[in-house]
Amino acid sequence: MAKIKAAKNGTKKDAITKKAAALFRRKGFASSSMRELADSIGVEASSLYNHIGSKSEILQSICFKVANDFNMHLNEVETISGNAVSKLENLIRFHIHMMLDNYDEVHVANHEWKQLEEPYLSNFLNQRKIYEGRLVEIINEGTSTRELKSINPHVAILIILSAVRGLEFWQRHKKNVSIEDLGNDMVNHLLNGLTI
Amino acid sequence: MAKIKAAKNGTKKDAITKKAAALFRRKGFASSSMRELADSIGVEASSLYNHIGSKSEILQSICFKVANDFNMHLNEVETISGNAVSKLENLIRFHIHMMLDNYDEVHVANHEWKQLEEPYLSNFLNQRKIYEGRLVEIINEGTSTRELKSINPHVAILIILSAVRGLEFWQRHKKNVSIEDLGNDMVNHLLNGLTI
DNA sequence: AAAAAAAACTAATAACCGTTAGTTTTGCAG
DNA sequence: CTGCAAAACTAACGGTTATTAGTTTTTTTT
Repeated sequence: MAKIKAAKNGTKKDAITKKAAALFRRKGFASSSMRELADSIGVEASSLYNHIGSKSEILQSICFKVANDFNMHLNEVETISGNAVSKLENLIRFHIHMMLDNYDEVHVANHEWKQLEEPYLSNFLNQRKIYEGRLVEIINEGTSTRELKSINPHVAILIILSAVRGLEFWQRHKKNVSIEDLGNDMVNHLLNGLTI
Repeated sequence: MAKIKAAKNGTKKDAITKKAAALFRRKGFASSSMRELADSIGVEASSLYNHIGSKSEILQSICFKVANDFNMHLNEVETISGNAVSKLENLIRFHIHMMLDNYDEVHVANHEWKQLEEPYLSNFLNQRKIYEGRLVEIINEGTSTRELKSINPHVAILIILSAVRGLEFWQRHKKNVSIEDLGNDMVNHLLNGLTI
């Protein structure tokens, strides 16, 4: 009769959610069964229901935790710093850190949000739309102060967000490059371009 | 007793695969049932098995068709054109076209390849690794001729590939921007950067 | 028109799914 | 040590899944 181990400063629900993020990231939400999740914890599937409400609820926890982290950081960026370029640089580096430090959760939020049920699906999509809108505003700010080229701001944030999301494929070569170098290269490429 | 309609120059299997790509894109492979697929065609689920071998086989068809299209185009690019920058521009524009013209198939290949069974999974990943390696070689070529900055070539192609993949989220605003403008903006941002 | 082949159908299978009910075990407070 | 609550267990539920077998209908070929 195994037991679910909670990390310190964390509930057993948190421990389940963490294991679930790893499983959902590897196999996808729909292809992961509660029995598999229970196995990876060392417990029977029905035991999970002493701590969580449903399989869906786990996905919701993961997705909205990630969304919240990004929103909180954007709040800080908007109040604290100065010009648009430094804001963008700050954001790019934060996205890189989130991707590397919370790999499973960010990956699941990016890929499995489609499996959310209403009204959570609409809520999630709405939050992301608002987040992107705030980033577009930073781009517009930068073009009006002539820091940035006159470019379609939606295309610009699409490129930036997609590029940092692409870090989910980075694992393979991460041996050779430090996180600082990675951040520098990405900021440099995304802001200054590839050509000389 | 409805019938499966094949497009001209196409088999009934192709027609099923096309409908499957649309369904898998909307709901994900694992969350799509053969009964749903059959419904969307107007036929019973068991009837599909007169034309296809299995659900997995459909996913294989989609993924490897897309991979093959990209490989074929890269073959052309490597033989025909001149400097590295024009090759990259050519590739970026092709990726944009593929994404917008074969939206469902490219989306499924990008998102659902994880659900491939062995040995198809390994085969697919290997093909993608080789494809990326050839792109890295183009970047290296560009830096050695001093067309491009000295940058980690893996980071560069990660950014470029991720940015074009991000076009799957483009649908929403595509009303305002022509495909040529979109291509120009992306090529300009990815090659020349965002800052003035 | 008859025969053959292709492609649809109905019905069923065994496996697996999330989840619940009821029971037993565990760990802690008195 | 006793009692109680938390959390584990076993067993089962109704539902869905991909797929198969066997049959009937439709289309093509002779």
